[in-house]
Amino acid sequence: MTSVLWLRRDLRRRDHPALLAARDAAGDGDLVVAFVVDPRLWDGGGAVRKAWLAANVKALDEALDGNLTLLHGDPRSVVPELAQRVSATSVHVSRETNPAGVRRDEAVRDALAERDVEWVETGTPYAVGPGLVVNGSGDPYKVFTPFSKAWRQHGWPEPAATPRELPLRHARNDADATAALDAALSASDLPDLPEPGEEAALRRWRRFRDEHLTEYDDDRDRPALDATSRMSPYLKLGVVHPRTLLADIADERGKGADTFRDELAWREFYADVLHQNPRSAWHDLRPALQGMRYDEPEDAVEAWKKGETGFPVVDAGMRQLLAEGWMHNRVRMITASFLTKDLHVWWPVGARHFLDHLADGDVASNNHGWQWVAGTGTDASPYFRVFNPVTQGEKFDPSGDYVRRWVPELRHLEGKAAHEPWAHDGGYDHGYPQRIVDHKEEREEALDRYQAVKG
DNA sequence: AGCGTTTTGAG
DNA sequence: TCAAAACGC
Repeated sequence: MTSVLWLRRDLRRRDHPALLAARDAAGDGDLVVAFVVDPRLWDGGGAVRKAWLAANVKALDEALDGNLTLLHGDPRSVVPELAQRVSATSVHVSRETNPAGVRRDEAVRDALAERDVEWVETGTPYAVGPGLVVNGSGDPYKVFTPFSKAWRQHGWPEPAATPRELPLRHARNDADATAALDAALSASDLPDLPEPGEEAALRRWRRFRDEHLTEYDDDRDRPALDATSRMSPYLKLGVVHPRTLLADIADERGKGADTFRDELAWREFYADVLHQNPRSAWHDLRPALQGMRYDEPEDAVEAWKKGETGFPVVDAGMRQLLAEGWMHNRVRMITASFLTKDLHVWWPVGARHFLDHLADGDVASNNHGWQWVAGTGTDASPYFRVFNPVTQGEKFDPSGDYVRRWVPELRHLEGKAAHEPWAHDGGYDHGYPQRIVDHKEEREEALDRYQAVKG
């Protein structure tokens, strides 16, 4: 008897419940671990996401001593074909959250059923998992704070033990799949991505835990310090499991650890929100701003994407995004506020750009984060909360180091001066662009438009 | 997880 | 007089 474990996006080697369950189901038989490159999805994906995924697939293959089977094609046909080729009785898969992924899973499950191959959903890339945190009446939460309380109350399993030995069998790779991964890794204009793979993720994690966790509460909002965990790209692909991180700091009682757990809870909250409201991926979750008037200012959006708005902290963030495939969370909020409130652009435009360039790009976290800023989400910031890009910059990057790191044209300005080139002699001497809008005016315009739809 | 303005109250 | 608190968007 042989089991196929289809990992797809879940690229963990160890502490993987699905892996252990599949091993147990295989009994004396072999395990075949497979990853499917689905050209229909692959061709539509952004270059950054593809490269990051490809790098981690390769890292997993290496960790499995070359035993990862790469498939290329429509999962509805290639998975049943592989199952038949290796005489599999079951396919084990980590549960999907994204509604589009759930629909694809269902199609594959049906195709397998025709061949009497069992579809087993095991594990989830969340500590608890979407749909499982509910109130006394069995309803999902709509507000973060009660959700996070119930989430902690709910608890989660310990990470699964590292399997000492896996009875792995290597099935032949599909040449097209290998070629697709190689092509993704050699794309031009790729950002400097983090080191792929579980070992690299855990090294980064331990550094964060030892050097930054206790001060996380204060330092996480300071983009110049790089005091955040940077686990998001790994969590996105399941390279590390949140239960591994939670178990590692289970005895930490400090404020820093509590705040870090809260950040993981936000990720689970948004996955839950998407699970309950599949449409909210690309549509306003709440009708609060129905009828809101939006603009489509092509040149301004282009300047925003390139980091040439003339607002230092906004430009620093947008350039970090292009350079690293990652942006500090505080700066994500500032840049998102700028697009939605200063340029009056509908949030999905920004969410799409972020998804195209973030290695950690995740529909649930990214798009609900955008809805939080835009004021249309569950537990969203009220629309009238308009970030002032200058005071935000001065407050959270008081040294100006973050701005100077990403905006070379402002390196000649010392300290806070980097946030206000217009207020200093020679501020524009090195080619930094003028501000593309007047923040005070656009803030009032945003509030006026809000007033018009309120009621 | 805001901002900008007005009001309040200690000194 | 001025910083903190309150308030409305």
